[in-house]
Amino acid sequence: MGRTPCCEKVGLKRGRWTAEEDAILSDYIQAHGEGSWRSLPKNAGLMRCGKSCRLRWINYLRSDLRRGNISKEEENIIAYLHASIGNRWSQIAAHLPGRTDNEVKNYWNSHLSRKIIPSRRPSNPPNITILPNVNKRKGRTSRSAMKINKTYRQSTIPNPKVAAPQEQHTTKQTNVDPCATSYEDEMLSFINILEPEMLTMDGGSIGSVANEPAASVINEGKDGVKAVSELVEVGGTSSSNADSFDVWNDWDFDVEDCVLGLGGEEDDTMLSWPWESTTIDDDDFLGVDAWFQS
DNA sequence: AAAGAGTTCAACCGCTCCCGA
DNA sequence: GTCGGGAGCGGTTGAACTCTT
Repeated sequence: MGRTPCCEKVGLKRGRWTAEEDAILSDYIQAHGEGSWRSLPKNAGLMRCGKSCRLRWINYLRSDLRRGNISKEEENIIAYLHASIGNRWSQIAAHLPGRTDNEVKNYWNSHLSRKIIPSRRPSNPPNITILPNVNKRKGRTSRSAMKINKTYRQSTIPNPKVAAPQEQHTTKQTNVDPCATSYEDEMLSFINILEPEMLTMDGGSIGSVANEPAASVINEGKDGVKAVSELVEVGGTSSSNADSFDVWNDWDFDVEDCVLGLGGEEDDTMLSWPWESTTIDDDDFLGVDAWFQS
C-alpha cells in the first residue's frame, strides 16, 4: 500500500496557468490566506493539484515578488552563496528579497553555472583531500539519520558521528587594509548576509586531520574585521601548512573555492584546509577579483 | 523568410521534513 | 514509537521564445 497521492490526478488540469485561474487563486488566497494547499483547489474551484497551486502562488502570484532582471548585485550574492552552500536554492533565495528559489535556480542554471564553473577550476588542480562532511546536510536527511540526530540533540551525550565542536578561532587581523578594496567590501558584505550557523561550522577530529579544524571558519578579530580561514586542505593531510599554502597559491585563489570549505558540495564531502593563516591578504583578493571580473 | 539549434523559465515530479494523532 | 498528511525542496522537463545560419 503506497502513500496517498497529494491529489487525485485524474481530471486535473496541467500546464500553463490561465489569467482566469490566476485570478481565482489570488482571490481565494487573499480571502482565506495561504496554507491548506491540499484542500485549496477544491474550495477555490480550481481543477489543479494543490502543489501546483502552491507553486503558482509562491513563484508567480505573490505580491511581494520582485520582477525583472537579476541585478549584478543579486548575481554576486547568488554566486557567493552557491559557492558556499551549494544548490540550496531556498536558502539562497531567502537572501534575495522578492526572488524565489525557482527563479534563483533557473538563473543559476541558465546564466551563472556557465559563467563561473568553466573558468574557475584550475587546469591542473592540486591534490585535494576530500574529507567526510560531518556538518553540512546535503539534501534531505534520511529518516534514520534524523532519528539519530534528534536523539543526540535531546541528550547530553555527544553524537559520535558528529565531530565535537571546537572553539571558534579568534583572529588578530593584521593583513586586511581597513580602507578595504571593493572586493573586500563585497566579501565582507557577503559574510554579513550569511546566517550565523553557516559562519560557525564545527571543527573536530575528522579522518587524518584530527584536532585540526575541519571546516572553514569565518573569524572575527577583536577589531571586528572578519576573515575566512581553514579553507581547503591542499596537498594531502601530511603536507605542512606552508606547503598547502604554496600549492593553493598555484591556483588563482578564487572565492568560490575559498568559501567552498564552508559546506562542501559533492557527495557529502567537505574540503577542509588546516591553513594556519587566518587572514586573506591583498594578493588573495587580487586573484579573487580577477576571477570575479572574468 | 524559414528552419534548426540553443536558451529560458514555468511547471511538474519525487523525495524528504515536520508535526500531530 | 509509529504512522500519515501537509508542506517544502531540489532536480528535471518541455513549451515558448530567441538566435543563428
